[in-house]
Amino acid sequence: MFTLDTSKWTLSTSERRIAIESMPRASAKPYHHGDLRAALIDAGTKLLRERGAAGLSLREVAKAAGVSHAAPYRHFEDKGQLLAAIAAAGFERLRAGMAKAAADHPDDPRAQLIAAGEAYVELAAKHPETMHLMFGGMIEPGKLRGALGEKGPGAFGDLVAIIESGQRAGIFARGETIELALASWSIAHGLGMLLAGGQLGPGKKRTPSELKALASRVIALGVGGLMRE
Amino acid sequence: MFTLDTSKWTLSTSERRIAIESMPRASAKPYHHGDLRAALIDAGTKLLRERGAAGLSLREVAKAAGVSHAAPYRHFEDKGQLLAAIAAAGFERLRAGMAKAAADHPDDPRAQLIAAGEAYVELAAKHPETMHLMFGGMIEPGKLRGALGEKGPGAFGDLVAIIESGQRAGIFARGETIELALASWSIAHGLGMLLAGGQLGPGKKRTPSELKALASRVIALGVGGLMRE
DNA sequence: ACCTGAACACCGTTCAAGT
DNA sequence: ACCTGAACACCGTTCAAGT
Repeated sequence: MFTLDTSKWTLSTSERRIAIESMPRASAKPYHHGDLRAALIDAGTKLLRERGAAGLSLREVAKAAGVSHAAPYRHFEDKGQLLAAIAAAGFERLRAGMAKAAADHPDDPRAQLIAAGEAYVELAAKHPETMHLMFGGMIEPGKLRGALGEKGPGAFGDLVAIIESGQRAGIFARGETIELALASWSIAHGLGMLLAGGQLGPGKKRTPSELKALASRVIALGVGGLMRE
Repeated sequence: MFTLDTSKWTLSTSERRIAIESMPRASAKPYHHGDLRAALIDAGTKLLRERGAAGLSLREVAKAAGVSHAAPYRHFEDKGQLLAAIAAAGFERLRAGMAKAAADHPDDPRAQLIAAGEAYVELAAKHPETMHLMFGGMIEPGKLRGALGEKGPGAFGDLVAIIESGQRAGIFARGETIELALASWSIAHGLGMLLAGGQLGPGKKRTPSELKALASRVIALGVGGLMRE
């Protein structure tokens, strides 16, 4: 989960006085010497959710963070790298959500797999704009991988570990672990992307519990093929 | 499959003479009184494949079609509707590709399902930019549905029909036909989108036969869950 | 060191004007 | 009827200049 570390925003006494005196009430906060990088990612994530990836301009992100349109270039090479950083935060939320869901079912790889898949689908349906930024081809793969660092393999690694433990326990089919993991990912990813794109009808009309039930049934159907016969 | 109907490009004798005399060799063809709408979709599809959806500007599409940047507004309300028309052509190619693959396996619903899924994944891997335009959240869902018309339900309808015939034959599991169809779609869509997005490594290094084998195995794993036990 | 403001080439969209 | 060219507000990016 991305969090803004406000403890890093330190102002000198004189800066503080100026900031208070010229305060235009909750706008144009001075990020000088603060963590502008984090503030830009935060503002960008908010704008992304409100207006979608198409309406996400570098200039508006900068304005929302209270700096000039050229300031972001001190922290990101170009717009693509800012988008990649926003997407990377999304990947981390996805990884964390799956791990948390799986942790509710110790010693039950099948339940872990389904719970992680449900979490994946629910997050995709809840934040379609982030999902599209992450997987919609809006960022060059190279930049995305650069911003991801270790987090990319992270989520898939968790999935592989679940499959592996299930194979050891004799619950899942024998065969290439990586391929079983890829099949599981494909089911959750496919359903999540279809929901995010509105291909299954407007998402507003589905209640959270209806969504969870749908995800659960579809994933269970797909995961059925991974079980040992 | 989208095809350009060249028979519709009719020029008067004088126009033809001017066109030939002032020919800058394969550029700036006069689409006056021709099928500019189809020419724009054609040029847009080509530019999309060459440069991706991010680099697809209305002005460049117009230039590639040999008209001014304002001419497209005679045929499309805005850029979004041109993109929707390009995406609609992609949906139709996908539907046709799946139908053709399924037709190779008469009276074998399981083989039809796997063949259709393979075709879906192969097309997604071959034209990732089109896939991202179709499913990447770049077009407002309303505009996309408007441009699709009858084609949207078309591909999914074919899938439902395959599942239905398999259920009647006692091959597939009983239960909600729509949900089995959605699970099948999710598997193919998920794998296709992951390949298109480069999440499974650079696509260039996979040969067509390796790709087909991967798609076949992953889809068979997922479809296994739909079989009657 | 960090940010600003002007400048540049591009973009989507509109509209009066041409044929 | 159909297309053009100028105009507008916006965009990403660069860079000399300010503190």
